[in-house]
Amino acid sequence: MATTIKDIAKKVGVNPSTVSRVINGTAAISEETKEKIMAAMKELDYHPNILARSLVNGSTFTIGLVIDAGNSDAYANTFFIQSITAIEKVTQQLGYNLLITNHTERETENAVKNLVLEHKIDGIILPVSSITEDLVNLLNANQFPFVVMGEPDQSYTEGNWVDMDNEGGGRLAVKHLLDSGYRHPVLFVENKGTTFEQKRTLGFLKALEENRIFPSGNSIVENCSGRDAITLKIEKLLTDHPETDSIICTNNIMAYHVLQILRQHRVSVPEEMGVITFDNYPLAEYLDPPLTAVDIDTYLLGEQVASTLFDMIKKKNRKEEATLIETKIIQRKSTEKR
Amino acid sequence: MATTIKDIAKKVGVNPSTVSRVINGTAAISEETKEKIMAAMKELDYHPNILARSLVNGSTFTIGLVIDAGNSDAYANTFFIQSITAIEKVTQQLGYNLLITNHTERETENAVKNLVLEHKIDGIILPVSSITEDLVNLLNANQFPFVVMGEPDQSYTEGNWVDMDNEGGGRLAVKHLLDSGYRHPVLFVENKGTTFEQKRTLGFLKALEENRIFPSGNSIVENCSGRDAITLKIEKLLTDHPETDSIICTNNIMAYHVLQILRQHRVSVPEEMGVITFDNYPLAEYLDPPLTAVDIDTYLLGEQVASTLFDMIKKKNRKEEATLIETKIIQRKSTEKR
DNA sequence: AAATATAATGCAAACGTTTGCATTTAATGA
DNA sequence: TCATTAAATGCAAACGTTTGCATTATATTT
Repeated sequence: MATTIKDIAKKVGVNPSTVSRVINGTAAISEETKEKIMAAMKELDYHPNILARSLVNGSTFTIGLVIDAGNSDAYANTFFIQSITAIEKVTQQLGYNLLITNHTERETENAVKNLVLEHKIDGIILPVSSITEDLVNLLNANQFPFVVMGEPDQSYTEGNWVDMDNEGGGRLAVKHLLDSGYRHPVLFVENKGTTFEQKRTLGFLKALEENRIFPSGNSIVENCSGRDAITLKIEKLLTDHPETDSIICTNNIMAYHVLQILRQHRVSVPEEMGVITFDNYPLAEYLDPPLTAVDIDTYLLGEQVASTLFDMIKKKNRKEEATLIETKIIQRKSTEKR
Repeated sequence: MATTIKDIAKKVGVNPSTVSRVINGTAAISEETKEKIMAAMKELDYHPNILARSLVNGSTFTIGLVIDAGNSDAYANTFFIQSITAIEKVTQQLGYNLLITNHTERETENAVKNLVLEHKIDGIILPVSSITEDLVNLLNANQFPFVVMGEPDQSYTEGNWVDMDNEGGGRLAVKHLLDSGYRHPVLFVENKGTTFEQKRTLGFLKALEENRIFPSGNSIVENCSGRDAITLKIEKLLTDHPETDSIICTNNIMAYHVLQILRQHRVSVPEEMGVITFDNYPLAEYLDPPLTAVDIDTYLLGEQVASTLFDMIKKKNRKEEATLIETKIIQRKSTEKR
């Protein structure tokens, strides 16, 4: 059996409560006994039993994190693990532990409910993809601290979410292309109806307007998913709008295809056509040419999420404003028009 | 306050212990009271307090997982998250939860010790990179269940580890090339001294021997890291050993470089040179040409790791043999000699 | 020196379960 | 009908902490 507070109390000849008090520094204890107790703790290699402690003060010093590895694309995971790392770091620094639960079709809601109702965690971080109105209601009813990763399209979560600034990212992509000497950018989208794509599109359009760019046709090319579809789009673009000199892709796979298709069509990148993508996936720098990307600091995002949660846990108050993480350009060869 | 066992005992007019017994099915209870109790639990929305339960029976129904997101390369993370997903699935199915801790330079050892000694977890999964002799000794001394992901090069962990079959993978790569009509494979290695590279090399050499292939020179090209180094290696290879018709790369980045360099040198893949890589990183299929890879089922690996741990937790016995996860070939165009 | 304030520690209940043992109730056997 | 057994439930301690209140020892004030 492991050493308990009683063991060391007995050894020193003192009451368990005294030991507890020196551990927590929660009352004045004479230097003398304090030292004796510390010595005994060392000698008997004492480690507090968190369970017992949690039971009495109702806090487990553990937070939950739901991850969505199943249905999101494999690429996002690379990012996500950086966020996890950051979340874990903050968590550990504050003396907490991190419990993870995978988001699965049916079970997430129950799993989360159990974690909450069985008192296993003090707070929870959820990806947008895993929240439901029921769940949010439950959490709110219990005044349970939670923060959402990604911007919810519903209104039932106010304030407590953190996301990358997709609109700003769209703006930034345009700005970078203009700064690099391109004049006629188009945006390739998949039209999946995802919030982030809509925001990126919005930023793109606003930036065009702000810079007084009025394209001859529609500057947004829709349904760019799959190699064949993209090939057709590009061919049409080259013939119908030969003035086009740069392409912004809303995701990486799209960008890889674009690069290959342009090479096949002997359109040189970055001279004749600049290409920039969202999300700085790991291999972007090894492509030919290396791809410029609009990136976010996923580590920072994780830090923000975690500290938002801990603010709520500590101060017991909701945040009023959401947090947006700024994007930045990772400049590589694919936009070096010069 | 949440409902407790006492609340429902009071409501039904029965002793708390009776309620506990129907929850756990640990004694004969009359149908009548059982029903009443169940009804009351429903009505009052009862959820057991895990902390209290854990405190008495000394089990937390939580296992730990150390992840090594910091110093390993970003690419490995994509794999790792699949393993995590699998581990989490097994964990959840058995009614356990998963606690994660990031591996950091100095702190891992202490973090793990605390988790163990403070009774937060019932068992732990560790990547090879995070184990130290001290830690293993501690775990063994406490008879604490643990399993290692990856093969330790030291001897202090016997049996309780799971890894991919790197040697088998090396063999498999050669076999695949021969089956595809190639005759003179060479192996590109980085020489980082990692166990997995050594094993892959070993498998490669054994396969050559088994197939009675006796290359004119050394069939292993060392120090293939960085684009420039690889360029030189390839040029030398093309002049000194023009019979070479296929290259096996021990990692992905290397393979991307090889592909680009071969294109620059107008060596056609797969016709004049087959290329195969270890680890099926996400973008391999979008490369030009798509890259054949020796892959492992990382999900399966996770499952194996988790179930090995739970075997230990349940049966309290160490395993005697390590587990190797078989590799398989993901056939793509880069080795279609035809 | 007595009275009072302060510092240091002890006592016991509480957190929500589980469980060995004791007790009650019902069923069975002679 | 009484003794015996089995089934159902109650009692209370235990798990290892924390904490409000009570008590003792020490220091300060008058």
